Amino acid sequence: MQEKQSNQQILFLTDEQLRLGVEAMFFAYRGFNADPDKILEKHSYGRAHHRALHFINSYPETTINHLIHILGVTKQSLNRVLRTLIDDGLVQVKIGKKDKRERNLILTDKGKVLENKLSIVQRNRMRLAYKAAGPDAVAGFRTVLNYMIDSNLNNEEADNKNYNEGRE
Amino acid sequence: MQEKQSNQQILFLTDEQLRLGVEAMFFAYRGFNADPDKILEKHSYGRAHHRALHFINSYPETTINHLIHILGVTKQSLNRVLRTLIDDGLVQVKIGKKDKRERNLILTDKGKVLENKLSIVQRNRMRLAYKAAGPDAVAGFRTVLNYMIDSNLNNEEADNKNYNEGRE
DNA sequence: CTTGGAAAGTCAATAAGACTGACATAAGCT
DNA sequence: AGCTTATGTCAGTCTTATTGACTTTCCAAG
Repeated sequence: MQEKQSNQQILFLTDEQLRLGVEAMFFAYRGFNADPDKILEKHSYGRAHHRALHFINSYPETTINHLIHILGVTKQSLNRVLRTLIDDGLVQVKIGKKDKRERNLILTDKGKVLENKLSIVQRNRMRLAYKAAGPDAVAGFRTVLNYMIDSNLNNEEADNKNYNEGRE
Repeated sequence: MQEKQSNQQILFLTDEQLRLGVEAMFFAYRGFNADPDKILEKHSYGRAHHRALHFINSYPETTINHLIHILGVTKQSLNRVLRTLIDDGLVQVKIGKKDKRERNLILTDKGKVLENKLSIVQRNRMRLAYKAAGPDAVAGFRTVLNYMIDSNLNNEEADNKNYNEGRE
């Protein structure tokens, strides 16, 4: 399964290597989501719900705006997803303490249960991959991923992302 | 930007490390598609078109069925995408030589031009990430990705994927 | 040569998840 | 008081996917 390459220093940037990398990324991303998708389907949720649950879990008390930025979606898109999560009792909304216009989002116990179920299967696949590949490979994996991230898109600062408002 | 970790052998499988890996995967996949998406938008195409172009380029003379398997979509979904690519003169369809029921798909010159444009920007980001990370990191990256791929989903053999027909 | 099944094409209906545009409300800021 | 920000929501559209059903063509086994 591993490309044995002599002359790594020289050869690792050929177009063919890059093409394989592109494909691997595509397939890996699918594999990466396969297990959570199965669970989500049972609940009639999609990846959008998963992402919302994930980030609300990661950043408890986060605001709508923060989520919009991170997820890179519009207010309306997020709202539809969030609406169902709130109505289903997975997410609780609290009015901001400092700024009462803001809404702070947190997972309910029920929400935490589902988030955890999803995380477990997803992390499990990653854990197995990490284990099989070994610590050095993992370090390399993370390094490349970090360089691949588009800081213009995902950063909480430096955010050129479209808002629905505030543009002409 | 790099997580410096002492005791890598021990620590690299903590839940927090895995959680960060999950997030990195999400953001990296977005970055990975950001540049092609911009080009696609100009042509009113989506990622589905990109994937079709990519795999027809990778496997010239491929058949509809082969594509359906690789992409993991239904015949109808693929057809709609392929229809526009054919009508726009990016993909040429040839009747199979051995089996005349089959259609062999190849990119036209016009198709190759677009595929190449997309590949270049996508590979370019990958190239930069690879360059910045270095050969060892790249090897690790590829190793982890390969382990993350769900062989039940993407393999050309061993294919449990749903067909539209042939099931009750 | 007939028949069953495979490969492909297409029509229709549906769904998720995204988008834009528009408008409303509440609350903070100047 | 007036502008701006944060949020909510209605309506309409788009892309990509789905299932189901039906057809044409054609290979292959009997």
